[in-house]
Amino acid sequence: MVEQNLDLVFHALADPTRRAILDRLAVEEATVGSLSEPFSISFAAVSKHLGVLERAGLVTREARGRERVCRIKPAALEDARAWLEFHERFWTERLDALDDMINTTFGQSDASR
Amino acid sequence: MVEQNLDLVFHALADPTRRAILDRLAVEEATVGSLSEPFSISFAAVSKHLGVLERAGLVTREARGRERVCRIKPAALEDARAWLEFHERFWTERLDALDDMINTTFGQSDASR
DNA sequence: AAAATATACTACCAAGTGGTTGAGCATTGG
DNA sequence: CCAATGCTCAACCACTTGGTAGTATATTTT
Repeated sequence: MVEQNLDLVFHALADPTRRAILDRLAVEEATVGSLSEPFSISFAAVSKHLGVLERAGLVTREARGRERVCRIKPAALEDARAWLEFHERFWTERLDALDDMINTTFGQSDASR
Repeated sequence: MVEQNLDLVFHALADPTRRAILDRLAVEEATVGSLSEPFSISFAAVSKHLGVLERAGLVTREARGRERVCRIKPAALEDARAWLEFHERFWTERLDALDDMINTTFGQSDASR
């Protein structure tokens, strides 16, 4: 469940257009039309990108009259950031430990690795 | 450059098999063959996944005899983690500010947060 | 009521993805 | 030398993706 969420969030973030949309939405909420203006791609394409962001839980679209107002949902980033932060630290510690082992136990070849 | 790197890293992380490979490599370096054992997919498929991880700079493959030893490169996570961390904080602050504005404009002016 | 606007929805297309299988290339071992 | 091993590469398949264009629908404006 969390795993699948990570799939969606990481995938949503792996596109520069979508990251740009998120950056824009961080500054101000915006309608789909005003969001698509800065981009050279079509209106429908932006709407699709918003669908991806919405499925990942990063954005909400709310109907206001004939417009759809898009807002950012930072909470969805939490899982992804937590995953990255933990793993980066964990991996780095592991590599450091390996490094130490290699350096300090050169005469003692007992290390199973 | 950095932007494109983010594309590659986020894309590489958006797959559970690849994240599992990374987790495994965090514990110990491993050959392609031993890496593919726990998975039900084919040898070649794992090799492809390793290609994706390698292009993203998350993993190195080094020839040792007829084997390829895979190691993790935590440094590549740094950009992605930094991006996420900054944006999460930035977005949250923005939303908090918006929230405050709404509260002070329409609600009673006691600072209850 | 009619026209214009903002958006979604439905094909459709080219390119990419994750998967398979089989061939091919080094390296190791008999 | 020959056979097995470890791996990559190329071709192929089904599915997804990012893009387009056209149509439909709900809302606002005239």
